[in-house]
Amino acid sequence: MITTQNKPTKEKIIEAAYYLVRSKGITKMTMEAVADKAGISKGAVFYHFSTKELLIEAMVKQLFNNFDSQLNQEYENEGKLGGRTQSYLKTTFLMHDQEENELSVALLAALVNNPDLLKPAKEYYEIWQNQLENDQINPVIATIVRLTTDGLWFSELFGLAPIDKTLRDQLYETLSELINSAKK
Amino acid sequence: MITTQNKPTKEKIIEAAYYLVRSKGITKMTMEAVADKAGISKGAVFYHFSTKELLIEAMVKQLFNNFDSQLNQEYENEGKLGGRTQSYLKTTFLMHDQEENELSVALLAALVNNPDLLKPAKEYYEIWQNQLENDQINPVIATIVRLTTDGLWFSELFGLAPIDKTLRDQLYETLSELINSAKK
DNA sequence: ATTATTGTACCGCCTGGTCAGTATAGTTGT
DNA sequence: ACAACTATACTGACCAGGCGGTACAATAAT
Repeated sequence: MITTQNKPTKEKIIEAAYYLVRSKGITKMTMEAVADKAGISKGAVFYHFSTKELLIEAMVKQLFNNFDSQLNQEYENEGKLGGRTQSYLKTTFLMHDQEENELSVALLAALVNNPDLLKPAKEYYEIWQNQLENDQINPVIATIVRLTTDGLWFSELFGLAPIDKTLRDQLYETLSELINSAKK
Repeated sequence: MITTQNKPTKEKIIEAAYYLVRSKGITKMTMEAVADKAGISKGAVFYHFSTKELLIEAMVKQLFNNFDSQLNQEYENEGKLGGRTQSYLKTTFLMHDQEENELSVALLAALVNNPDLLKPAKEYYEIWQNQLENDQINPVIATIVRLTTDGLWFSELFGLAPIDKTLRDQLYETLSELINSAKK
């Protein structure tokens, strides 16, 4: 009851925060700027997130929850040997096609403000890595798949020789084949 | 007077800056803290780097120059088909074994303060990616190698399920084999 | 009326950057 | 030889602006 009432404003705040980090850079994500972008006052922002760290924590958690559930959803349609690896590959590539990479944006915001905020992210990653290493295929191949997609993020996050669409499509296919050929 | 290792002040400043970012986080890399760590006054720091951006620029440039020359040095002993890819793989893995990953640390410091400071990094990356795509082997494989090692950085930078030594060694071998099997 | 939410005004701290001046070593003029 | 001057390296005190956070009044919701 209370939670449903809180939702809209809280989400507006989080969205505003994303927008700022993505378009203006992390340093411009001030609580006042967030308030302006969300169309409310600074006091209201602090009412919902009594500290900046709590806001960032919410950003990180939200995104990782989304990603994880999308991962699991994909997995159910997949199953079988190398299924989790296939899901990971598919989900990350899907994510990339849609808009900006909000995950790394949130990670960055967290890292800059307080590395402890990365904790939920770390926990998820441990789970994923574990799943990949026990996916009934060669764990080294599974790890290559994970790291390649992470590297894709990295390159886009920093804008360091980002991979264009055609090469990315080829990447997807080659990695997918790699998974299939690694089935025992 | 025996040659007392009296490093130039500029280097001491840069080293102090690295230390701070690496151990305390980016936010703690203030010009005052750098001065303290370097054992000089704040004014002295600004004497050598009239702005914080210039200091960070120096950090980024130095590291990328080092990396690039190490890359080329490795390449000379290598040559052949897929030589550049092999060099890239080797150099990054060597880098990882020694100390912390200062490259990404510098990148982060740059990104946080002013994305323009990434320019030299971008230029190098464009060159590298270009070399990899024209290495007389399947460019997709070459790119996978690059992105996997970048992903390795990423995971260490954020501490997200970093890869342990044994798996990393296996990664190296598998990637190396992948390069060889991609020779035409 | 009571509670939940939001606006306004403000505070204290930190940070990048400035500035006037100092110390020292080398150079020049006489 | 000696004073005057210059260049380089550095100090320490200071400032203006921005930021997270607070206090409290005002309004909206139940």
